[in-house]
Amino acid sequence: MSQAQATRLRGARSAARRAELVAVASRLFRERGYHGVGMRAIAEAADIQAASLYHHFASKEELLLESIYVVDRDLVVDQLPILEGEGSYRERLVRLVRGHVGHIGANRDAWWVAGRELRALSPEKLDEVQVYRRRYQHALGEFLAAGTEAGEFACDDPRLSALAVLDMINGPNEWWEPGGRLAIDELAARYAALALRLVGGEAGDPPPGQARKRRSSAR
Amino acid sequence: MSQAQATRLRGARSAARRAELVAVASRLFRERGYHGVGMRAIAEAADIQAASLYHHFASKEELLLESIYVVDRDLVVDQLPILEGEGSYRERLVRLVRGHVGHIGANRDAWWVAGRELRALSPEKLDEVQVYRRRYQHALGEFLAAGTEAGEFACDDPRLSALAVLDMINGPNEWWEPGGRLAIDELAARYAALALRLVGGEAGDPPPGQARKRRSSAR
DNA sequence: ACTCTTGCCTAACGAGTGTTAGGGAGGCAG
DNA sequence: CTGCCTCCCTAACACTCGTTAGGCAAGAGT
Repeated sequence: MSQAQATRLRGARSAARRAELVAVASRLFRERGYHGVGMRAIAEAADIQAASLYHHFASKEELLLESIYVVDRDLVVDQLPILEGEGSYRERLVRLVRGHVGHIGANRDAWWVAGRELRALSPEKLDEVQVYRRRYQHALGEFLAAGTEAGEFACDDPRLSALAVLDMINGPNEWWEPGGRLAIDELAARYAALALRLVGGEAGDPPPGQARKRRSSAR
Repeated sequence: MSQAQATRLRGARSAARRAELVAVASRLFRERGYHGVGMRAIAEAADIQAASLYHHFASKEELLLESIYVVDRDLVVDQLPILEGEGSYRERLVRLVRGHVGHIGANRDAWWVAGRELRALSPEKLDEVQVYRRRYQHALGEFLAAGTEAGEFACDDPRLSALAVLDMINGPNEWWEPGGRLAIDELAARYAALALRLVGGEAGDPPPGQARKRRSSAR
């Protein structure tokens, strides 16, 4: 029985060490790309020998998959309940967007990797990941349709609006970094307001509560 | 004098062949990633020997750079004049978004590559590309600020709104493909309308002209 | 004291990497 | 016919790649 096989069967015995190694790999994948990083480079960054990685993971691909799960599996699990939870449609959308953007800020390496290294996965694993992604997108589409039905939103085409909202709130993954103009919480809040506007949830002029402030404060 | 040096000095003698090879490389980079494709694979796809590629390009990186220029240089050159052109702010924004999304549809391989292989460029080339990108973003920010000043838009923070609009209209690069639910022109038109809404250019209820149609036509 | 497991090691495998040296066939200019 | 240029070739160099075989030391269970 090979080490790799033993590893696969053993289950999550030393989950902590695994997570540690995945974090190192994520960082390197982010910096240089999946194919741009070798097992030897990952090993060196973890102060270990390349062969020793195979004690924890069956292959390089497994390292990638674990990185991606942080985004595409865990995000859906955390976020979907929001849409089915309490509060008005508007409140729930705001919570979703804030959670989403916050998740990007809290898992930058994994998000970057999940955003551009999917094609390095084998077809089966790719499928598995995309199922999560589609579920998220579909749920948001249904939510926007229901919110429109309820009169809180005004989406001509909720399915397309869901794509537009997701495109927008995934955007910070491409450019946000800590120490920039906006802290991630601030950004999340502003993007939530913009998302609301995008789906017509702002009711023309100042909605229920507060009004517009701060006109072109910085440029 | 080596072949590579000669190539560099020769200029655009056989530009057609170069463009042909760049297109082949773009397609492969898109499918398998820059580091996932070897010179031999590009050569095979072009029915040529690997070494022969060095007659046209000094290095693999030059092939990548040429792919990226199609997006990050040519797009800015085509699109910026729109913002400084004729028409109301709203009309110009619509034209910009339509042109942007249309460009994605017309240059899918190059966009995909430009979106995720920037880090494979050397620092100097990376800088050059990012200058174009920042110029585009900055110009849009200024445009939204001016449009707000003029009362056509309602952006609390034009610089952030520019980012949000760009995040949204770059999105189709991640998911649109020919033969899907929407043709690229249709998508471009709808995203233009959504962008207008995002910057508060829709004036609460139906703006100047047309009204809303098609409520949840499909889901 | 015994074995078993865990976590790591060294050494090596075959295959694939970007790149270069050098040459040959065909066309065009003088 | 001669000489040059364009475009492509074969062969090779020096690495690097993911992965595996096999072993060794420390600790836990009995």
